Amino acid sequence: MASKPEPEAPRPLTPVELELMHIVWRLGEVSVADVLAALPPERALAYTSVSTVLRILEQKGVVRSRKQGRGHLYSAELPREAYEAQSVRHLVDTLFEGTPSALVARLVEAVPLAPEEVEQIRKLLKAKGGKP
Amino acid sequence: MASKPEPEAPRPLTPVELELMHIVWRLGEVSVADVLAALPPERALAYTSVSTVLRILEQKGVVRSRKQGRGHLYSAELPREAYEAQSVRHLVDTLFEGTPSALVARLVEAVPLAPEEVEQIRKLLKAKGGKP
DNA sequence: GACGAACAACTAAGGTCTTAGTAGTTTGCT
DNA sequence: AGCAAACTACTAAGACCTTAGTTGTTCGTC
Repeated sequence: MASKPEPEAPRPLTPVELELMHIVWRLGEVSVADVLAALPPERALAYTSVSTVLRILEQKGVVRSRKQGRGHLYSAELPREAYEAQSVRHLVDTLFEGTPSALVARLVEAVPLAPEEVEQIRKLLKAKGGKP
Repeated sequence: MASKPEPEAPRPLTPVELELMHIVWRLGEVSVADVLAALPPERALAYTSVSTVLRILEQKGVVRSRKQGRGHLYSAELPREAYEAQSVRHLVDTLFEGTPSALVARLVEAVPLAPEEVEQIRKLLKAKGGKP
């Protein structure tokens, strides 16, 4: 494995940043107008607000941009899976003392789990390191 | 499909708040001095800083206090388990589209799991709604 | 009953986040 | 070439977070 410097612990995305990233992850490469159009109607952000947040995300290295025509196109630099992994790790570390099963314990008792969900999780475990 | 009123979404604790809550949850009923003493040596917060954060936590309803002698004793109003549950739910909702198994999937692939951890999780599932 | 230590309330300064306006630039079109 | 629309950079204001100082109160001790 690479010896990554990783000097700065990547800070969690703020709520609005995450909200926009959901759209970027889903659509791939987007303009400000695309993001604006993808927001739910009740969420009326100004064009300039979206633009500002995207620029901040670029500055943080979460998205990259390339020039296209009058404006820019933004796309994710940080894959969704990586951010998911980072978030889960963060939660395990800060709240569950580094014990993943403690998180799962809380999950199964706090979130209503459909039987298919349970089955799905069981499969994941089997695939991982489960004894058959 | 939101039928719940849910008037105020309890906001996640900030990093310092969580840091102090770990101590409160562990020790039960604490004075400002107790918290200060329980902080790691390299974490040199001022007395007044701890006092301020505890007062903010009380204002948020996360701890309660009772007068004792010269000062106050603080104890958790929000149980740790409840906050854990709330945090897990929040993560499932904001990042995993309400699908708990997606969180577990990311967990088992992103966090190195000891075999005992896997076994532990398996047991939790069996106890929950697992088909035998 | 006075003094010093411990303590709480108020206050503040610097930081980030959220939201958006203003001003200036680019571009497509005629 | 010139104009209007779209777009970006700069800026800002209000909220909240973090850290801690200042000031005034309370309590134990002599």
